Amino acid sequence: MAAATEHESRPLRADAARNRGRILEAATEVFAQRGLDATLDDVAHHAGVGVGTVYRRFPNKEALVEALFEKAIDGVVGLALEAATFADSWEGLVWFIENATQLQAEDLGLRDVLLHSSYGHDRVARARGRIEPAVTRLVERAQFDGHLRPDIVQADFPMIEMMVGAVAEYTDGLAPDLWRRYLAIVLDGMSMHRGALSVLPDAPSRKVVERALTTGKFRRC
Amino acid sequence: MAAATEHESRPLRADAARNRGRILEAATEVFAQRGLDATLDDVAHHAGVGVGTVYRRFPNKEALVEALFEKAIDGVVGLALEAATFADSWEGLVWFIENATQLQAEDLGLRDVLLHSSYGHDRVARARGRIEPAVTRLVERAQFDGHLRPDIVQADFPMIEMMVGAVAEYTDGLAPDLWRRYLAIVLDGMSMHRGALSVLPDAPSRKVVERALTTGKFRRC
DNA sequence: AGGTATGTGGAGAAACGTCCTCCACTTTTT
DNA sequence: AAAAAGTGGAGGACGTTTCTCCACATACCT
Repeated sequence: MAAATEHESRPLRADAARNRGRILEAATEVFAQRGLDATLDDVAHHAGVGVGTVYRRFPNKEALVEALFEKAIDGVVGLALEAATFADSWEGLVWFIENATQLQAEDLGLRDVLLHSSYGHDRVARARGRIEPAVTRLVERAQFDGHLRPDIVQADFPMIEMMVGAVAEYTDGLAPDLWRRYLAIVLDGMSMHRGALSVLPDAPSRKVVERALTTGKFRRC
Repeated sequence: MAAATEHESRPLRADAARNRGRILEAATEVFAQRGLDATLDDVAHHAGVGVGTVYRRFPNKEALVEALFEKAIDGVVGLALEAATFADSWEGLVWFIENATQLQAEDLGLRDVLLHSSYGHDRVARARGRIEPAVTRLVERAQFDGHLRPDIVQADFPMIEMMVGAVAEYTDGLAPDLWRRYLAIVLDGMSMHRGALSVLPDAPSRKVVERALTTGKFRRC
């Protein structure tokens, strides 16, 4: 609850505290929408304060990012732990990967922290260390129960999250749920219940595909 | 065969022609390996010439990129047309998507042109216009033949290429064929032959996953 | 109300990276 | 040997991003 970067000094002045809150709020929004390459100037502007104010509160961008994404990263760990408690192992697995992907899809900043960023490496590594065993257990149970094909492995899950998350990244703002369609296809490919096809979410229109692949969130080049 | 940017002027001096060739060669390599955000300075250095020489031959980066990727883009069109001639519609579809993804996997520059770049938009759009009908026909045939699930649509193919290509992008240089595993899973999810599981290429080790997701080709942030 | 500690804004310095130009010099061609 | 063509790479122009600095504003205490 206490400020991450304000060790234990005297309390902030009222207006300063208010501004600090605004900054965090703005940062959450801006990073979620535009990813970690948004500028602290952007954040400051969005918060209605000057850049100087941001830098007074957080020594640099990394500090702000770490302060913000600590909770978000732990959220992913929480999903894995909760999924492990499901009675139906297949449902647990599906629930986990759907929700984990959704977090990334809703928050480009989180996706950046997890996949691209140099910030918060240790924290992410520790999170992965806690996620892995939970997922491994789920995978083994789901295979034992005859739900999950036996040639799938724990390590596939982060890859699939990344891969399906890429759809979300490209279609962000255009078709924000399209990734669910491709996740459904992938899950059908991993399932042992090969009789029934699951119902796929709506297909993209040609227009969405075209715009996703040409305009969509280039974010580089 | 004739130079794209040298309309019909007098022939180049022998050394100049040699250098032009070296530049194209170097550009192919550099862009394939590092994507379109490689610098023309990089290309020049790789070719063993000065930047000035590159700019004497190609008015700017875009011209060089277009000159380079014209053939590559047509290559994708060629795949689609060839796939349409397969006797077995499912095999044609699989062959197409495997090869199309491989082209992207082997050439980050091509992937950039197709997905991210502002360069060569028109050319790419025209290529898509020729690919689409061929794939649509394949999709319809494969569904008619009972190979492809009926809720799949032509527009899914570019998305899947992009998505699986993301795996290739992340694991490039680490596990350059890992994308085939995830493509296989996706194809199993799209197939109507739900009895037999296809044989998946080897799973990634934990180490590969970790490095792919943290180090791998950040290319931003 | 007045004095002091605290906080603010935002111009701009510093560092970096990319694209591209320019011209003294070299090499080829005639 | 003169003319024509080509070269290299320093550096200009531009853009972006991070972060600093300090005259000024605001809150808090007595």
